[in-house]
Amino acid sequence: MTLTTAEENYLKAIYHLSDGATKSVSTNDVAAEMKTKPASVSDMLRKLGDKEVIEYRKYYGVNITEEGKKLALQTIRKHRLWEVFLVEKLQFAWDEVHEVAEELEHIQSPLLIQRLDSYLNFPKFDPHGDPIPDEYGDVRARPRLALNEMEVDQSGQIVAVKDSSAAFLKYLDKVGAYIGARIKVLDKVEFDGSMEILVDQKKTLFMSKDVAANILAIQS
Amino acid sequence: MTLTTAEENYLKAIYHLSDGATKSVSTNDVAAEMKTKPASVSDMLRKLGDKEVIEYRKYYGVNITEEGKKLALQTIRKHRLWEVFLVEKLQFAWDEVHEVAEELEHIQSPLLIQRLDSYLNFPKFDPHGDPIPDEYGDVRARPRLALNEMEVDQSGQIVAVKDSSAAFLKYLDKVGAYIGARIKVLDKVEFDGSMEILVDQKKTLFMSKDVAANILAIQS
DNA sequence: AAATATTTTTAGCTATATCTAAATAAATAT
DNA sequence: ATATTTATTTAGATATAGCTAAAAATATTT
Ligand SMILES: [Mn+2]
Ligand SMILES: [Mn+2]
Ligand SMILES: [Mn+2]
Ligand SMILES: [Mn+2]
Repeated sequence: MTLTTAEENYLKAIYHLSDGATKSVSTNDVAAEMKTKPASVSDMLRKLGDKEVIEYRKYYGVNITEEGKKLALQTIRKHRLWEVFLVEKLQFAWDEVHEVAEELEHIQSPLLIQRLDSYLNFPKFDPHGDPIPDEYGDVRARPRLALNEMEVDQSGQIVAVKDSSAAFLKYLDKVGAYIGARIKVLDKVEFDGSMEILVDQKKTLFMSKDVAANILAIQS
Repeated sequence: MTLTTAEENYLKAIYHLSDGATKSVSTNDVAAEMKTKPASVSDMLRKLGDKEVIEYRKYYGVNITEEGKKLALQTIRKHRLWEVFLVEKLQFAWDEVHEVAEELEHIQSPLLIQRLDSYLNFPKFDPHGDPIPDEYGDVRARPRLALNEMEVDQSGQIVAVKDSSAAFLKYLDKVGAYIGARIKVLDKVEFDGSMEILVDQKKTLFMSKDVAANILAIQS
């Protein structure tokens, strides 16, 4: 089965919205995610259904098939490998990689991806902490916890961000939060859920609940 | 002016056929080069004419404009930089890079190309010996001579290939001809133009006129 | 100069991917 | 149970990029 660039983008969006192929996804949700109109989505869902990468029941949303999941994970693998390349080799900042990776992920060449993976030393995570599926689509996911779900006095390490927008990433750069940082929850304000976080045993950070909810950590 | 992928491919083909924007190019020639039908070419020439990257006079072929030449050279620059990347960093063979570079050249990101150029140490030639235009479109071209135009006893160095097809490149690999090899013409058969070439002062190579015409050298 | 051959363009069709507006199905509220 | 609201699909456009077949322009031959 071979997909067009547009089809790959839709399938990836559906995969993300379906929480890794677990839940069904509505036409409107896909339209919002893809920044297109529901009418365009209906059309595309019919096509993806015909290609059997999704199961499409009119008016009742879609579910990804096994085949679809595999293809979506291949595209995600390519996207994340390219992001690693851009950051590690071409000195891109982590907030500059997304759009370019969005194009690079559609280059059709198994050899290219195999060699790129090897050249990057088989990275397991992208610059935003998201896991890179292997060539069979297997993802070794770590249990991750949003900072706002951690309790006072708990310690851990930042491993990923939920929001990868440039605005959010630049903000994290500015305040000195980064992937790999050791953290400890010093305080949690009940009123608004804002938090006080100790970073690397030396720097104290105040953040809104909204920010905390977009930083993912493993507990230690 | 921004071009679609198809438009970039056509413009690049027209640039090559026009010998670097010097001669005018016919519809049929473009069709042959692009492996499409003349009817499709007529359509595309109208579009490229509207965008003023070519000057199109119906029935009389096209000439590239200054703007078109600049855009074509940008695409060629990207194509060749990616080829260098694939060979130098990802261990592609020189006969494996063309198709992938044909896709990669259309990725839209000035930062990406600037960084790639720097990462590769500002290479001046691609794996086939073709010059890489700088970001302003300037090409520092070396005077090159096809082997079949060299005389007996003349020496030189292989600097490029005219034909970059996998078949030809694999043949050169097999017989041990490569870019950078020092050569000397030992014999030239008048009857069929075939030649005897000494490579690196140790290996003797027999080649048809056809092969010789596709190997480019500088004299020394 | 006329006939013929070649080249190029136009007309009309297909496929992808988008849109707006209208129709219809499903969900919710009265 | 009906009416209303919301979600989704369909119908009909537009734009890109290709095709075949027919028409028209140009080039070549007689
Ligand atoms: Mn994409
Ligand atoms: Mn990422
Ligand atoms: Mn190309
Ligand atoms: Mn090349």
